[in-house]
Amino acid sequence: MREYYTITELTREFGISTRTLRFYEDEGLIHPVRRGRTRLYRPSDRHLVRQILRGRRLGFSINEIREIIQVYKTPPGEVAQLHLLIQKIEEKRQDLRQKRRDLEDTLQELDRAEEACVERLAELGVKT
Amino acid sequence: MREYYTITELTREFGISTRTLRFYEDEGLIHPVRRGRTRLYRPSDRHLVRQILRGRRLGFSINEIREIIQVYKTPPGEVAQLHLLIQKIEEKRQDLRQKRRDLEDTLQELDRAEEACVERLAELGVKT
DNA sequence: CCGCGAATTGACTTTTACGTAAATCAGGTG
DNA sequence: CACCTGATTTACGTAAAAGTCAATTCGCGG
Repeated sequence: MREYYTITELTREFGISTRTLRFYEDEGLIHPVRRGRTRLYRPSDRHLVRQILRGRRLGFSINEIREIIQVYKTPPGEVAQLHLLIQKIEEKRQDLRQKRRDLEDTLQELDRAEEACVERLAELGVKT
Repeated sequence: MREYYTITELTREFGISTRTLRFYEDEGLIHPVRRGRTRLYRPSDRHLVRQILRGRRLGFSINEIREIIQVYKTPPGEVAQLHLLIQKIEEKRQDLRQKRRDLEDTLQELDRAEEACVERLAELGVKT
């Protein structure tokens, strides 16, 4: 496990631009340390980026991603806050479950569409 | 099964605005029929809207949704086109499978976060 | 036949998530 | 030191996906 990654290392690894990483920092999603003015990303920062990009691929907005990230952080000490956090987690879970339903439905429709194609090919006398 | 829905019926059913429906029409995603200048949505249009919104929730862009919708249509007659379509379907499936991985990973992280909360509550002597 | 609310059209605005360009700076190398 | 490469900052630009507003215009209920 390396101690630090440079910004360009991460851009290459994740296929994103430096602008994007700085943007996420401006948005308070990541907080790389500095050596001089240069950003250094720790493994934990790198992991955060991975989580951010997962959220992005799932169609979450920056604000939604921010909320999801916040629940990953070490839980607060106060009981009330902990209950709030658990509630928030359940919310996000519902959201993801909806997406999962959407996903499965779409996959099924794709299956049906492919079947139709295969049938049509069969009609045309093409061996699959 | 009703024959036609008005635009406001659909906005209420799906919780979207008329502007959104008109936008999807401008983008060529749906083609409601007209009585005079008034739009009338058939059940098939309604189903298309449902599919569009599923795509939207999954973070697909309008263009991506357009592509997905196109594969649902009755398959073309030419063999070459059919093979192209099948290829396209496989592409979309890959995309959805990636999203599914992202989704499951995120759900797992949420589980871990919740566990941490519950543990923390236990430490504080709160019964769950 | 007339009025009024629902629908349409078109133009402009907004928000999000970055892209892009220009100027500056830091640091390692010959 | 002069140079070059990479990083940073600042500021403006922009594409996508609608929202909003104003000006019509149907169409049907009385």
